[in-house]
Amino acid sequence: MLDPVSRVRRFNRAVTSAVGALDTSFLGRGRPLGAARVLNAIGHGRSDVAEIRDYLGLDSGLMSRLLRSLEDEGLVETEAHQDDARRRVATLTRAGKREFAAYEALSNAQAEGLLTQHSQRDALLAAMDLIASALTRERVALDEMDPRCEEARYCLGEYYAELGRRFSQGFDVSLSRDPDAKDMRRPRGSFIVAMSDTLPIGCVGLKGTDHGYAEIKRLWVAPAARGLRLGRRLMDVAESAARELGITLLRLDTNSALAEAGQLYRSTGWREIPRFNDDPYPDLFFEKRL
Amino acid sequence: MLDPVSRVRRFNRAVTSAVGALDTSFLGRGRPLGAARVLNAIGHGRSDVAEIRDYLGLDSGLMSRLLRSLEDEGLVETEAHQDDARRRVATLTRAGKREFAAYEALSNAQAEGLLTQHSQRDALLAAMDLIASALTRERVALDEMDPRCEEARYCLGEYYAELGRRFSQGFDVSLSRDPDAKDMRRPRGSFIVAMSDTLPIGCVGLKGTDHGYAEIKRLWVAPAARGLRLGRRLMDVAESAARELGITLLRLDTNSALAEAGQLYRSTGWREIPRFNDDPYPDLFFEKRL
DNA sequence: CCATATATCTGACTAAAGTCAGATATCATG
DNA sequence: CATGATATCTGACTTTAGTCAGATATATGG
Repeated sequence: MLDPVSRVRRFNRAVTSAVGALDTSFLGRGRPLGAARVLNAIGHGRSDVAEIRDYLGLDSGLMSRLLRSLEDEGLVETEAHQDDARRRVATLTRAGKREFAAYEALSNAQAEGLLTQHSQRDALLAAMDLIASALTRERVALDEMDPRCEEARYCLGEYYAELGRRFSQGFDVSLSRDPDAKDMRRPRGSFIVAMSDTLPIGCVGLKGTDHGYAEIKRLWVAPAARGLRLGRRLMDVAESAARELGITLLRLDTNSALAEAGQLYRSTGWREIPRFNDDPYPDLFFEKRL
Repeated sequence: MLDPVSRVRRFNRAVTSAVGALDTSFLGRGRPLGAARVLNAIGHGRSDVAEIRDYLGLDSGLMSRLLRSLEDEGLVETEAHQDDARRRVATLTRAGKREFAAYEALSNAQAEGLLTQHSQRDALLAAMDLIASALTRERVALDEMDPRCEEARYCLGEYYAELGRRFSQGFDVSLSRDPDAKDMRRPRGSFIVAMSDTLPIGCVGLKGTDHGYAEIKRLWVAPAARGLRLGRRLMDVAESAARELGITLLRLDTNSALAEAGQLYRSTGWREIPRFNDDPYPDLFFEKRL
């Protein structure tokens, strides 16, 4: 009853019935689930028929028929792909958009219902983030992004907030040597964001120069995604990017209050070196030759 | 992308595919899901056919046919109910028990797989407990139990552990006035455990006397179940039990470090009174007339 | 242009799930 | 013991999902 496996299975049961309830509410719109899923996939921006088929794991015959039924309802239109007339592209009609909005409203209502009945929203959301990250760990995408895009700024905001909590003296970005966004974009450097589905859960910056030297900055993993070895994966990608850019020497600074980070660096070939800058926050310095 | 509703929906998507994977592994045993569900319901102790039908939400015709197919496979036997020959009672044959064990093994393997790929098991389990409690809040059962049963002892153990964490001087049960189990059982008192599915998530003791006076002891709500107003519900049940037992005066002691508890008492008609015992831990004392 | 590969569609099929209207046996009650 | 209620079963049916073998149209590389 109280062993870990039982607890996981209790969670499974609880969640299965909640998920089933959402499916049932979808059926309330008078359309089989298969067709509703295709409609929603299109609504969420998947227009290529092959892509939808792949995403939903459908047989081509079944997919074709489901699309036809949505067309008969006047919710979807298909046309040949611009570059390849064998492929088809599906779009929602005006009525289709309304219907999609109705499904969205159902999903949102279910999500809100879950949240409003709980007086500790933040704890509940944190728990959901943690579990979603654990369940989708295989599908985390490490994408190079502009350090000024929304996802990157979200990560940096969370990173600064965490430093504020973990440094006894707090953390003020303006006192730190904030890297110029230009230095963390090709061709000088890089900025990598780890995305789990639609949620950014980690980042790392490679702040380059034009003479084969770069620094690793802003390595952050969301609390919900810790324990998944994401820090290591981010560092691997950053190092690959550095190699691609012809960088031969990498350095980074960190603080001994961030114990996990120090451990990660030490176990992945970084060597501790003396202080190489006068930033007030770091007290540990590392270097790695590529 | 980062608003609460999106985070809940990301969680839903992650969990839906995990749940689907378990269903698929169940299909691997060569039996449609409907029949597998019935077999598992029986294995988990639901023998009454009507009860299974209700639990799985099946039509009586469908249920009948699924049972028949399990009988044909030699996994299940049915017989008339002892007290009411219209009802049928299903039991697993020896082969049925083996087959059920195989399904259990699949479920356990899935649960273990989830745990072992995560290096922060405890955090993951705590998150699962929290979410399972939130999702099943409507189905929490507040049952009167013997204070020495497994569930009660689990609650008390967690309660003591939490006091140890929250009191700056720690907590040692032997220094506290540990109520005799006899005083928390009918006819003198009562002990109530909140069960969410198979997991105890809260408790409260009513330590009675034989002269219309009782004390509330050991009010505890699992961290995972906080925010669901369970403390209030436990207190309501304890008060009802007290009324049934003819108790007219209730008292309790608590510690100001347990702020939520103090707030709960104040908002539900309890009145602060001077110290009425010499237990070293409490520093706040309340009374309520019924 | 030809051969081959690819994307979708169509027709013919099966399996699973679910619905519904009785039939049958048993129970509770006056 | 007659009556109506209840639990299950049976037969006849529908819907949904999924499979599979071609048919059709288009793309690609020689």
